[in-house]
Amino acid sequence: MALRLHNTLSGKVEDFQPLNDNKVGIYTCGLTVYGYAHIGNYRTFVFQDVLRRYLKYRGYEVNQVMNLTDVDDKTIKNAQAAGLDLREYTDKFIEAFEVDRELLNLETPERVPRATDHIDGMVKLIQKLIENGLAYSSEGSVYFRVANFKDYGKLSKMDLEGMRAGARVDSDEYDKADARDFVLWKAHKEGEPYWDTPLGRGRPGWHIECSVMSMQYLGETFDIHSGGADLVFPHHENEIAQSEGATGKPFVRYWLHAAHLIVNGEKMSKSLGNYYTLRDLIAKGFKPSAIRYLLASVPYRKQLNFTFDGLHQAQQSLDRLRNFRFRLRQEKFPEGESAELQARAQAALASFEKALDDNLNTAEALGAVFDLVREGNTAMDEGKFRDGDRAAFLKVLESWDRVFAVLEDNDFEKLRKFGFVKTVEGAVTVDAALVQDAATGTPADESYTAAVLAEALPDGEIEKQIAERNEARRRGDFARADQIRSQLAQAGVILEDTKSGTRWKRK
RNA sequence: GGCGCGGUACCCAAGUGGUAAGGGAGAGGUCUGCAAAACCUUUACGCGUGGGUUCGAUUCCCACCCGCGCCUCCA
Repeated sequence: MALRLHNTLSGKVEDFQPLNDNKVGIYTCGLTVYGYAHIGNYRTFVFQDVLRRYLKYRGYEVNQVMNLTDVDDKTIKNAQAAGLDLREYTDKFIEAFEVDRELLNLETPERVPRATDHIDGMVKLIQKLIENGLAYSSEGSVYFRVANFKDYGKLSKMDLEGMRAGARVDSDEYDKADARDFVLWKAHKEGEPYWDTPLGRGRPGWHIECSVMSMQYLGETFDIHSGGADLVFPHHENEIAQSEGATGKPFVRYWLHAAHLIVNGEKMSKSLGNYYTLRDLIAKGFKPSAIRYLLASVPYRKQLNFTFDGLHQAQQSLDRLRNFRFRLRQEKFPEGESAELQARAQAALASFEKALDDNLNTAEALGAVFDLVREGNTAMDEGKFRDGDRAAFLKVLESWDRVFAVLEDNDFEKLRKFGFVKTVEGAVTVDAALVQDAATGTPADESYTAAVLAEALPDGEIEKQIAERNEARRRGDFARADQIRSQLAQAGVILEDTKSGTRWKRK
C-alpha cells in the first residue's frame, strides 16, 4: 500500500508520488528566531520529523530544507531590546534551537539556511516579479500586486473580493496600492538593519525568503512543503504567488499543515500564562522524550490539547514500552521459536505501516505496537515465548522507533551534555540561566522533580546498593532490604525483582 | 460574517454502514517475603443534539448546539 497524505491544496488525502523516482524534496517552515521556540512550534517540528523519518523508512531519499527566518519585525525589535546586533541575537537563538532539536531527537535536515544569507536571491526573484508585472515599487518598498496573480487564494480558499471588502486598515506605514498586496521589500527605516541592493536600501518582507530558499535548494517545483496551520494564509499563499508568479511553474505538489497545539483548551499565549518553551518543561522535570512522545502521539491534523496530565500519561505510556523492550532484551527464554508469535510480530509491523501510510496516523500506529506488547508479555508470563522470538519482537520495536524515536532513555545524558543539569558533589543542580525563559524573563521553577534528580546517582552506586539489598534478602533481613529500596526510591530509582535478577530504572 | 478542523468512557485517543482499537487513571484479582513490572477481570447498551436515508448508523445526508483555529504578528 502506498503512502497517502492530506494535501491542503486539494483538501483531500492523496497518494504520494514524488516527482523524481524515490527522491523527495521537502521544505519545512522552520523558526523565526526572535526567541526560544515554544511547544506549539515543536508540535509542528515533531510532525515534520515523523514525516521525514517515515519517508526514509519507506525507502525514499529525503532532501529536507528547513529555513531560519532571522530578519523580521520581531527579531529586529528583540535584538534592539537586548542591545545586540541582529546577527548576534539570532545566532544565540539558533544555537538554542539546535539544542532543543537534539533534545527532542529531531533529525537535522539536509540544509538549514538562513534568510539573511539569501538576500541576493531575494532581490533577483523580486526583480523577476517586477519584470512579470506582478510587483511594483512605492516609496522605496516593493509590493506584490495580488490582483495580477489569478491563482491567488487557491491554497487557503480565500475569497479575494471578501478580503478586499473586509480588509483591515493596514497599520503598516508602508504604502500599498491595494490592501491585499503584500510587501516583498521594505524600504529602510532609521535604526533598522538594512542591505544596499539594486532595489534600494532596505530589508526583505516576510514571505520572500521561503520562495527563494526552497527553489534554490529543491528546484522550481518540488514535492512537499509543510508548516503549521496558521501559515496557510498568508504565508504559504504568498509563497505560491511569489514563486509561481516568477517561474510560471507549479511551486509545490503536496502542502501539509499541522493543526495547532492548544493548552488546557485555550490558545497558548504569554498573557494567559500558558506559554511554554521546551526549557520551561525541562525545568518542571519532564523528560524531552516524553514530550516528543506526546507531541507525536496525536495525529498531526488533529488539534492537540497540551496538559501536564497528558504529559504525565505520555511518560507512563513510554515507560510501558521501555519496560517491554527491557524484558525482551534481558529475560531468558527457552530455545526455539513460536510460529504463532512470529506471525504476530509480522502482523504488528504490517499494522504499524498501514497506519502511517494512512496520512501518518500515529495514534493507530501506537495501537499496533501496544497490542504486540501485551501479547508478548502474556506469552512470556505463560512461558510460551521462545528465544527465537526475541529478534522478531525487537525488530518491531526498532522499526516503530525509527519513526517515533523515543525508546532510547538518554534524556539525562543530553541534559547534562548541554548543561541543563550538573552533578556537584553527588547532588544535581540545575543551571537556572539555561532553563530560564528569556522571552518572558521569568525565572524557571527551580524545584526539579525526582525524575531528573534521580539521574544524579551514578550507576555504580545504584548497583552497589542493589547488591547489598540482595545480600540482605538472602539473609532474610527484609527490613534492611526494604530500607535500601525505599532510600533508592526517594532518590528516584525504582527497583524491580524478577526471576532473572533485580533490575532498576530511574523514574 | 467568511473559510476550515473537531466534539467517542474519569483523562488522552483510533475507527468502521453491521453493532465501539490502544494508552493513562481507578477498582478487584494472580504473581511477589513485601513491592515493582507483567497478566486477568472491570469502567461508553454508547460515539454533541434533533431529524432523515437504510434491514441496520457512531460511521452517509440535513439542521442545530458547543469548542478551537485562520481571515495579513503567529508553528
